[in-house]
Amino acid sequence: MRIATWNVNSIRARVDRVTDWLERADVDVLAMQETKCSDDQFPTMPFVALGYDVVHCGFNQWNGVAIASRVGIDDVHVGFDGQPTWSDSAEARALGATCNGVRVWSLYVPNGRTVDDPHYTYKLEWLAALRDTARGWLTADPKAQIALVGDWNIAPTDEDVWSVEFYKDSTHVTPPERAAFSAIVDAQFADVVRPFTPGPAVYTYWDYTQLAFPKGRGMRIDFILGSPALAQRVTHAEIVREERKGKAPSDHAPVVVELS
DNA sequence: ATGCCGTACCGTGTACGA
Repeated sequence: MRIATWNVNSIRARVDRVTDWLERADVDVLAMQETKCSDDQFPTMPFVALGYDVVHCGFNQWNGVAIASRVGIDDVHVGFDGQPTWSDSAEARALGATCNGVRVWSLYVPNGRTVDDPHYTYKLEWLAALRDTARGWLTADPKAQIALVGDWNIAPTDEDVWSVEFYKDSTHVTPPERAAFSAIVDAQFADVVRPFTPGPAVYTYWDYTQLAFPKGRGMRIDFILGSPALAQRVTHAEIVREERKGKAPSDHAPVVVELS
């Protein structure tokens, strides 16, 4: 079984690239982020034509998360318990579904914008709430197979950015953000991709501007975190840099994990 | 070749991204 996550940066602009990749990638479950559309706008048909069922959570042109699966989608949940709101509104940043026995959460962690912005505080609260809720899932069932996948908008170590100097005053690298990420790892959700994609200079995101991709100026911010029972099954993982190349790519690459 | 910012919105600019 192969599970992937991909920040697609608009599914309507990217549906051909995404489905073209699915045809080649032998992926059973694809979690998507930043679909940038409402539920009624999501292009479901191209996925159905390839044998995938799709669930989507999108309220407007911002955010948006989806899961496509060819191995079933059950117990769909929009948002996680205790998920913080932004300006008193729920945002489309978390979608959970059980696919062939694995609880998959497609997550789009708030960006934070700048360190002095209310959005940064929201980001930290969002991550703390996710940690608490996810920890509860494992307390209830220590053998649960859970995959927390998506765009975490955090570079956990200095090795995960092309230049520490470039990002020194930015979000994504601050100690509180890194602590929030570590807290989720400490809650027994391990980065199951890193052992198969060692650094340095291994990234999942490259800015569109200033030739960042060909110059190797990226960040590692997209992760697949697995519960102990899930991590035990991982046999391989990869970051598909090829999908950042060519015409009209997303600024993120897909990340794939293979389970026994 | 990895290639010079993108996407969405009732829009002729602004918000958001990281």
